[in-house]
Amino acid sequence: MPDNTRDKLLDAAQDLVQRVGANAMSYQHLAEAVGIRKASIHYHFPTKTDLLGTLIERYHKAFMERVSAVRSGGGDGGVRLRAYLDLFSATLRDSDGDKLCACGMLGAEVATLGADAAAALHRFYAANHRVLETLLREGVADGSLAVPGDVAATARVVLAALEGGMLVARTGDQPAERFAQVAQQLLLLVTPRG
Amino acid sequence: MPDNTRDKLLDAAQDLVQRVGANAMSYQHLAEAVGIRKASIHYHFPTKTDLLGTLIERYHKAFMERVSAVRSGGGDGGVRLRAYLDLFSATLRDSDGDKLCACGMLGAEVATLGADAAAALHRFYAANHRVLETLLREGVADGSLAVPGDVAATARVVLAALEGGMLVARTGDQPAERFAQVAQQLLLLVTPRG
DNA sequence: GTCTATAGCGCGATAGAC
DNA sequence: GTCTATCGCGCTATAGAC
Repeated sequence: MPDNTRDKLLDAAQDLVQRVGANAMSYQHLAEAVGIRKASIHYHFPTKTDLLGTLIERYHKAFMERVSAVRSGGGDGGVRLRAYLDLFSATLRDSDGDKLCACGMLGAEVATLGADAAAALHRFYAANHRVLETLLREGVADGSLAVPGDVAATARVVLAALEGGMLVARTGDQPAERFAQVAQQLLLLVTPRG
Repeated sequence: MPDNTRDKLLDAAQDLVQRVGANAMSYQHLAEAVGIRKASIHYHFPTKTDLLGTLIERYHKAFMERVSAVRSGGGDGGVRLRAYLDLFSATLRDSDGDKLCACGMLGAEVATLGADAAAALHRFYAANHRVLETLLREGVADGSLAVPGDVAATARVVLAALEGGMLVARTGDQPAERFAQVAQQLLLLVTPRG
């Protein structure tokens, strides 16, 4: 629980972005969540674009810290890929299926975001693509994974399936379970076949 | 080009939903696109929810007609799966990378949609899941595809990768080409390995 | 079916007191 | 840093004339 208003605002904004999106999130909602008046928000973030840009960068940084834990965790490539997929599963699981990846939501809304926020989004995806490509390559090297064709292209498929899997899962019943099934099958698709 | 106002409104609404989302689409935008005053829209669609519900159902129906063409087209399972994937590629390609699948966009915004629209969305995804499952099963039967584990789960992965692939591709350069690469690699992942 | 006019509200943002 | 007050705008939706 953060004690400074700025972090509380970012927390509330992230929660709302993940649930309803940036376009459905207002300063009024943030003010109510944090317990200050909406005009006060402008002291911390002059414009909504400033807030969203900061939000994406904070989300990116926090996500990459969890990715670092996965990468330095034990196991072969397959085990670590599974741990990476679990980072995404956790979002749906911890929110009763109500939350998307913040960058997945903002990706849908990218046409209404400022140029800075859009560039920050692009960096988030590029970084995750690099991580996935490395994880896949390591798994292929140690024999725990098998990837036909291009590894970089496969990394894009996995990232796409993770972001899209959350999105699709949320439109039905039991989103967390559905998504877990997608992640499980995704892993199976890059597992060596006997 | 439709000649009745109602269809023109649905066309304009679909275009805006795919580019910027339902929350960023207003009656004013629709009025300007169609060339009538915004109050006149309420004659055709009393509320925005009515418009979105109708839009999803029309999109669903039109998409399934194209799916029928794919299913009754020639070729083995692999060829027909590729033709199905091309239905998604076409959206990005025909819009210079500006448009998402309408239901992908609305899936992100599902928390701000009415219950009827959310249910219609669910039906769109359920129908496409069934189509994909059948295509995969036929491909496995004729030997053109190879799916490890559960076919239904694989169908979910493919659908997720298609929706997520469009979303992620749009945040970078050359979205159409990026998405085509994802679709291509997705196909390779369910192709029998020599 | 489409229009003008308007109600009623929520939005992001600013000014200036404290 | 947070407040009150307010601006100007855009939104969905309605009423009633034509």
